[in-house]
Amino acid sequence: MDPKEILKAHILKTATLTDKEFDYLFSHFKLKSFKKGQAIISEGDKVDHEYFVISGCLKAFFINDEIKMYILQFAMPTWWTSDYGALYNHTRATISVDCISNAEVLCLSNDDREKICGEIHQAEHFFRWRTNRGYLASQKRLLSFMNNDTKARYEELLAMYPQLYNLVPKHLIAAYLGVSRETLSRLYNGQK
Amino acid sequence: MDPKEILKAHILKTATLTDKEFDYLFSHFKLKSFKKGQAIISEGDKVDHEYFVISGCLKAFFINDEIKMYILQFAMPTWWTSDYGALYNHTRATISVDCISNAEVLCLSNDDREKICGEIHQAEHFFRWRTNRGYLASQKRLLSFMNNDTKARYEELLAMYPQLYNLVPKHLIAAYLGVSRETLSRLYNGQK
DNA sequence: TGCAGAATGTGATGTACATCACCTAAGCCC
DNA sequence: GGGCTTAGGTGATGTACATCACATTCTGCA
Repeated sequence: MDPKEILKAHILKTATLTDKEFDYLFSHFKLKSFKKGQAIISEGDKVDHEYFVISGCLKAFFINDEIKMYILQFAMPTWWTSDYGALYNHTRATISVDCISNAEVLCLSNDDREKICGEIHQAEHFFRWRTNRGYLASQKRLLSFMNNDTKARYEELLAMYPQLYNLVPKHLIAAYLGVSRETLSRLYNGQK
Repeated sequence: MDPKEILKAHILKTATLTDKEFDYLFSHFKLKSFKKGQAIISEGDKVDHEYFVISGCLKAFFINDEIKMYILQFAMPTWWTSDYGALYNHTRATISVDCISNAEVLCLSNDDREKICGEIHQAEHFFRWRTNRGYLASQKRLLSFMNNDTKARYEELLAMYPQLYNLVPKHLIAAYLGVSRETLSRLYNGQK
């Protein structure tokens, strides 16, 4: 399906834009293709874009002490991702983004987003709504972390995104859940 | 200090509003006072307001199995709080809010916020920015949960909000950190 | 096609934390 | 001011998980 139509359908769910306004908005996006394993944002990079996934699957992750990786988000089609902390505060990336599979993304610069938000009220409305949705998801995940054990979080994740089971290696799922790959392995193979 | 001036200073940091626009915005807020221990939102309530703290300290929390409490947020002056999930999705409250100390808050209904956001572009801008800030804080806390042990999270919390140490009973700090009160007690008293 | 590296399984052991049980000290209320 | 509630400390014990170590596939690619 056409990237432009995917983005359009996504935005029009929340905001009311004329065709002309949407075309103007869309003219600020750039389509890029990435290969499996390729990095989009690496730790220490200057960050000035955010990314809307058209196809494939990305991960946004943090690496601690150059050893442990924690996955903040698997980004699937119609999801947005970036290191938003670095993007908004104009600091260097602490969160990295790369491709779990081949992927196509639409890139939007921070400056362009802010410009468009100033020019088109409904665009600002859309981005408010989108951020709000991210905030609620993040809060829900935080609660799940405090409240549920690993097994429950694992089942919750697979219930929400069944595709992940085949798409994503298990050690990445462990990194999302915040446990070691060994523990995850023992969890779903008998050995209780 | 005057509630109106506190809110005005808070909003004008991010958005550009004329006095007339701000007065109009402010006319939708209602000031309320609450006593220490009083509930603002209880589990199961219909939620249709969010709250801007003028003075005092609130907590937003979740209770699991009618037993364990997890604190999502301590809300201090100039912070916003509510059960945003229930507020936006028009569902019943799963998150409760009550007062750790006597408090004054400005109440804004969801309907009024949406109305004003539609009418005043800069108001929408402010609320986008505010949500964004909440999203980043939530993501940071999530990372801290995965990455740091309890002691590090405790020190991080006190470094960020030194007032909490005297203002808030220790078992509430434990509920924020997601550990038992016993563990927290052992942490900062010698017994390593 | 054959080999290197990645992904995964599984045992042994250590540790941070929960839980239960009980104790002390400090508000608070009629 | 005596009793009740709430906050907080501390020991004993159990458990979920990390970590280390190694074995076993699987997979991409030269």
